[in-house]
Order: sequence, then structure tokens, then C-alpha cells
Amino acid sequence: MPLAVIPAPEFDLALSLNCGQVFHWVARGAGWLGMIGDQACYVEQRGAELLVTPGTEEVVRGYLALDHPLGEIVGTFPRDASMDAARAACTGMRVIRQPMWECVATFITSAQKAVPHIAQISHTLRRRYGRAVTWEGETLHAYPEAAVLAKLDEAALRACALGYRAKNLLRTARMVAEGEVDLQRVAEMGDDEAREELCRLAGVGVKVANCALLFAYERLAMVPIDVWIARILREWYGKKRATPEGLRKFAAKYFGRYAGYAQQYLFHHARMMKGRFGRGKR
DNA sequence: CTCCAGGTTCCGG
DNA sequence: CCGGAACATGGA
Repeated sequence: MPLAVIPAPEFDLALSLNCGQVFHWVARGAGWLGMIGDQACYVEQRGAELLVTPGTEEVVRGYLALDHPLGEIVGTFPRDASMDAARAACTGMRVIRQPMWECVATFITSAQKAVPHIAQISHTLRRRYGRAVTWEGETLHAYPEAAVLAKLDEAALRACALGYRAKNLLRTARMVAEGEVDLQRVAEMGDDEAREELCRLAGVGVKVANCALLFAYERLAMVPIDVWIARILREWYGKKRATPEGLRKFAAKYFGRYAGYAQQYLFHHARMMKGRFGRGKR
């Protein structure tokens, strides 16, 4: 079946899908196959255009944040050696607009996990508990709804290799399913109030809350401080012994209006450089 | 075998 | 308020 074409200037599809924001896209032919919410989508990049499953044009455009003014955004990043290197290495990376529940839940399962493990957990949860959708004879699965996970028990989730995170995901699924925390309503709150509200969820601390705010709530100034960003700020920005909160405030101020975007560029660049960097030798 | 991974939570000083 | 430890699992 013929694919639809949408313009996508200043964009690198493979980079954006594989830089640690989303974890379920798989390579198919010359492109990528994945779910956007409950819709199966194939996306292929050809120069400054994307070829997509017909009917998914608007969904893809929104998910991949093709409306973000990327040139302006990277222009607000500070000019220093590390940021310049990350900006050059990550040309075309966009911060994707994720569904709220999927994002919150996925980052709960991401605690102390390597990126490939997070992907494995996501696929297992989807395959076992997500709504099945057929795409050209292939079966894909949406991320399982909170109400579905809420009916499971901890053992069922532990069987998905969640480890101690199983209890957190289960409790959070129940809180969301019962309306104790309304993810939609969080969207109307200011940054600080929204972060506090998300932190009421089990397994959601400041870092995961900031991931959700950045990746699902359009708060492009939020900076999740994970082990990589902490290392970057300590070793490249001289913040030898600052607390996580101190790092967060420095980053928010230094990296500017789109600090979350800058953080994602630094995060991915540092990960690609591992070996030259980190590895804890003092 | 040891170390570490997009942390959170609980506990003692 | 702060530093440490526990918490599961799998790949390097």
C-alpha cells in the first residue's frame, strides 16, 4: 500500500526514536514500526520527508513534535565545548510527545535499568497486557492501560522482569485507575505543582516526574537528573559535589528556556561516548 | 565474579 | 536535612 508523505525538515527519525525517550520502536525495512498510543504506525525517513502509514499523518506529526521550532530551540543552548559537541552530534533530535500514562509508567520501570532492559520490559508488558493491533499481518501491542494493570497482582508484574519496580507500577496503576491522581488534570498545573502531584505516585520521585513533565507534558525546560546527567554536570561543568536538587537548579538556569531539550542532547551524546567518559575511574 | 544501569524509599544520625 | 542501604535483573 502506498505511503503518505509529510514534510519533516530539521529532523532525524532514527536518532529521535533511539536516544532514550521511547523504547518500543523496532526496525522494519527502511523504516521503523511502533505504536503511537493505540495506533500502529510505520515511519520511514527520506531526506527531509517522512513516509508514513496513510491516515497517521497528524498523529505522527504530533508525536514526533515536528511543530517544535528546532532551529530556534538549539539556538538557545549555551555555547560551551560540551554543549557544542552534543549539539553537533545530535542534529535533528526532537523531544517526542508521549502519551501521559505510557510515559509515567515506562519511566517507573526505568529506575536503575539500562536502556535495553527498559525496552525489554516495555515489550513484555505490551505483549502480555496491551491491546493487540494488526499491521500488515504483524501483531503490535499498545501500552497496557492503567485499569488493566490495576487488576493484576504483583507476581504477574514481577514475571515481566520488573523486579522491585513491580510493586510501584501496580500501586501507581491503581492510583491512576481509581482517579486518585488525574494525569489529565496535571496538564493544567504549574510546573512545581505538577511535579508534586506526580510524585504522589508510587515509584515516582523528582527524576521520573521530570521525565514525565518533559516527555509527556510539553514542559521543555524540565531537567531530569539521572546518573548520566549528574556525571556530566560534575565532570564537564565543575559541579563536583552538588546535591541532585542543586544540579537541577543549576541546569534549569544555565541551559535556559529549553533546558530539557539540552539535557536530552547531552544525555545521548555522553552515552554514545562511553569509554572516553565516566566508567568511574575516579 | 564484580560492577552498573535514565531512582525511590526508608532509616539512623 | 543528610548520607547510606535495600531493592531485582541482566549485560558487560
